[in-house]
Amino acid sequence: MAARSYGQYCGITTAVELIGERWALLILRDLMVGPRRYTDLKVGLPRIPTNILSARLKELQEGGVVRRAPLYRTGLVYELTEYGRALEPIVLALGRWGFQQMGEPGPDDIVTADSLTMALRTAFRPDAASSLPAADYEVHVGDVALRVRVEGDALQIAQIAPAAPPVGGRLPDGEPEVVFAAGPGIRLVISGELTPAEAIDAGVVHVLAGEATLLERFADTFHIDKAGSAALAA
Amino acid sequence: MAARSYGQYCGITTAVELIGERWALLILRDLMVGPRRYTDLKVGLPRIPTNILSARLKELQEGGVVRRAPLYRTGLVYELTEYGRALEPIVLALGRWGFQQMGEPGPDDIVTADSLTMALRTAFRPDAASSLPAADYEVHVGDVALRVRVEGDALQIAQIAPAAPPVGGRLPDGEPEVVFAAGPGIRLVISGELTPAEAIDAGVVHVLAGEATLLERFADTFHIDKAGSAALAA
DNA sequence: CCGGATCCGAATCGATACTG
DNA sequence: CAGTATCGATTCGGATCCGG
Repeated sequence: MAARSYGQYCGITTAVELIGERWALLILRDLMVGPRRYTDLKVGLPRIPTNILSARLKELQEGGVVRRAPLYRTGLVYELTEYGRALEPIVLALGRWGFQQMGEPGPDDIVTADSLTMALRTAFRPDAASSLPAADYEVHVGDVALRVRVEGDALQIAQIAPAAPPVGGRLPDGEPEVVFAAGPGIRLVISGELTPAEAIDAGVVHVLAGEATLLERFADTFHIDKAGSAALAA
Repeated sequence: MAARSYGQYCGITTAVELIGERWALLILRDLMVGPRRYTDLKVGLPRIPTNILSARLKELQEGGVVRRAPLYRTGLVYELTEYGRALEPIVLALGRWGFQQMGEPGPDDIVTADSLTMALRTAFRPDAASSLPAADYEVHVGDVALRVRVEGDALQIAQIAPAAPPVGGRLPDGEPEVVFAAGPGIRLVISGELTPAEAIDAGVVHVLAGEATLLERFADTFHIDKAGSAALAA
């Protein structure tokens, strides 16, 4: 394992040695949504070989980033340590940065519940949200469905489908104010290249129920602009 | 190269595909100090195989993170694009995060001019600095020597030794107010585990010239505390 | 010296199968 | 559910070589 060392005494190097291996940051991305079982991670990262998943989880535990915890009577989840949670603003900022270079999805690219949850978190603008009324959305992308509630500067996301993990967030009471389905083109709404109205016209977004005008509020609340990658909230 | 794709349509995934390969982030770290020639990078990353350095530079160019630029009449430097520079606050935050898990250096670990420059940038606290008088330090670690000037909330670092790169920062005029040499234990001063006075007593820091009391100001200006990884300045 | 390209053994990764 | 085991495919590391 010393063979993977970069041979430099430096904080950046240390960080890369801790979380720079292939797949590690994506495992952490999913754990930032909540504690996950081994199998949850495997489902959320369909292309990861299981031996790699095992190896990464072991390394991340040794690095103090991830911890195993019991779930119910028998059962087991992986969760971030406090040190691991400190990575969250960094990963969110990285997501904003990467967002700008996203093109069209490849033919085999998928969107998972956890990746979409984190994508919404990267795009969330607390400042904008706090000056807007509370809102309650239901978002569908592919077969992923999320319940997204914004209140003041707080964002709460619960996974409706596919089958929510046992430790997922609790569903808000009541009905969403708007339900909409989107394809990859939702990216253009987040980036501001399309207004919600244009996105509906272009067939990128379909309103399934509720008030279409609420999409304006959604677009104001979730937005990543060109310079957006620099800001990193604590 | 599509084989390296993670198969997910997500900003974080895109970011990791752009800069997540082995050595990539360390190349970027050095480029954040300034434009560098191929050979500068090779010297600053002694353990990188040259074919990997070539491959990474090519990939980073394709990703729009790095660009080649002419230097003088004949000659060539690699430099960050604007998009690549947007990574800087993220890399600095990552350095703060990794700093906390740094232990003692391994027997073959080295400190380079660029890694030390970036380490000081990660530890720099503009808020603290702006309420302190300006200061002019000369820092030696191993055979690396840096001239470090703090004025208000601005930090300027020039590399004195080893031989400054052709495009390095300009040396400030005048004499440094204090010259000191440090070993790896300087980390304990940055983390606050040792006061400068204790560090001098412990032989971790040697004052070669000037006022030893200025090290107090240095320790106030350059500091990473346990919760420090969260804050990310633009 | 600069800026790589080439070659090859070692280590890692990916895909699949299998197990307590 | 939570992983190991195996094995071919890739990538990495180390060294050498080469054209300007």
